[in-house]
Amino acid sequence: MATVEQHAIDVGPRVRALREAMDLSLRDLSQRSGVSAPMLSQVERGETSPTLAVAARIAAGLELRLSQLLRLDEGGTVSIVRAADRRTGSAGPAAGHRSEILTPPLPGQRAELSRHTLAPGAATGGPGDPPMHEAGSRETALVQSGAVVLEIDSGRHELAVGDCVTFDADLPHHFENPGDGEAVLLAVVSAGLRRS
Amino acid sequence: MATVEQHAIDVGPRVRALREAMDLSLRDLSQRSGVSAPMLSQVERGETSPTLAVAARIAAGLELRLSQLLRLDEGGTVSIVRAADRRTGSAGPAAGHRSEILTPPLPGQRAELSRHTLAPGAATGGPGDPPMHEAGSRETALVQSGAVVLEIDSGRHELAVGDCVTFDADLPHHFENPGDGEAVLLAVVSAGLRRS
DNA sequence: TACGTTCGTACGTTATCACGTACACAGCTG
DNA sequence: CAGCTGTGTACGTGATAACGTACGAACGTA
Repeated sequence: MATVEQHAIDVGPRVRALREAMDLSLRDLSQRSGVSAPMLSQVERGETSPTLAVAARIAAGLELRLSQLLRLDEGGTVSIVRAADRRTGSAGPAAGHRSEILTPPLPGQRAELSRHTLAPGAATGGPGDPPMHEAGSRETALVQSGAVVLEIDSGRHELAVGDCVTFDADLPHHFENPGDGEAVLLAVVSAGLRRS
Repeated sequence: MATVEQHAIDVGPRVRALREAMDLSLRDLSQRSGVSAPMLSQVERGETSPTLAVAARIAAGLELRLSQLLRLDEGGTVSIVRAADRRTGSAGPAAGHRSEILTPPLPGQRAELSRHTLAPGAATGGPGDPPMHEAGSRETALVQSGAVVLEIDSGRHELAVGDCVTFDADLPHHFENPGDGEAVLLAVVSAGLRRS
């Protein structure tokens, strides 16, 4: 049984808004992107659905990546998660590792912020923990207190207080706390995918 | 003069990998997505460039958004920004507001993490400060210490320590520190665009 | 008013996207 | 071995994406 119901992919208004924000005419953008001006006009008005190839060229002409151009979902709301409303976090299966998600689980969310507390000797990524993230996701971690070690495919990295590390989150990795005191880690995972 | 250099948008291998990871045949995916099986085959082998409409249907059949499917650029590197290597941050034009970018300014970066320190009575968004962010970007802020007030289009929100707020960053907004002590704010801006 | 310039869009042609059908190959089942 | 079921791919046709050219409207200048 067919399951798909697709929202109409109307990049048109988006392209027009960006083009006008850059103060470009259709012919200007045509020259920059290599896509004919009439084509651009049709795309902007939603009269045609461009191929990925030309859509990518249009995006490039607007100085951004196609994936950025297509991110037009999500609604414009302000959502607040109160400190008081958060449970102290699941005392994860890996003993000595507590974590809490700070961002609300909204649809269209692109970045997830979480705080991790590691007891001395503890590590993230224990069995049952959020093991790793989906393909394409990227993680940034900031050491708030203590010292931790990042173990990842490419090697072992020691991090001190205030250090900030960015890496692809779709390959196996975990943090360890080799020190004597508790370590607190702030993690930003951007744009993970999701499977049912 | 034309400026565009476009990398070839080969979603093909990606689609195939995802489809096989889901253990679906071409006809299975065809049924789920509403795209014919031969078409899927051609797309996977890069023999044709699908339109945005069918690309979106393919993505939906794989249970993800098109923008997620297209995020195959950027290289897999680990980059570390040492606390010692960071300057104490620009003492911004708005007196009493210091900020520092924690993530390295790499191409293909999707989320930027920054820390803001607000003296009593100070506010972000002073003239000359990073005024607001590009269309489509989204911001998540976490109050690390002190209390702040978020002024935004939709109203005024008071935030205490540990509170976390998420909102669209492409409309005018700023934070104030109405308290007596210093306030520290951690901000994640995801997927801002860029103009030359 | 008349002219040159620029804007966005309507027209007609060609390239190719996307479909349905049909095929060659593999793995089972009787 | 014949017969079935599944895979992924080659073929031919209709739909349409993408191009180049050309038009009417809106602005500035003489």
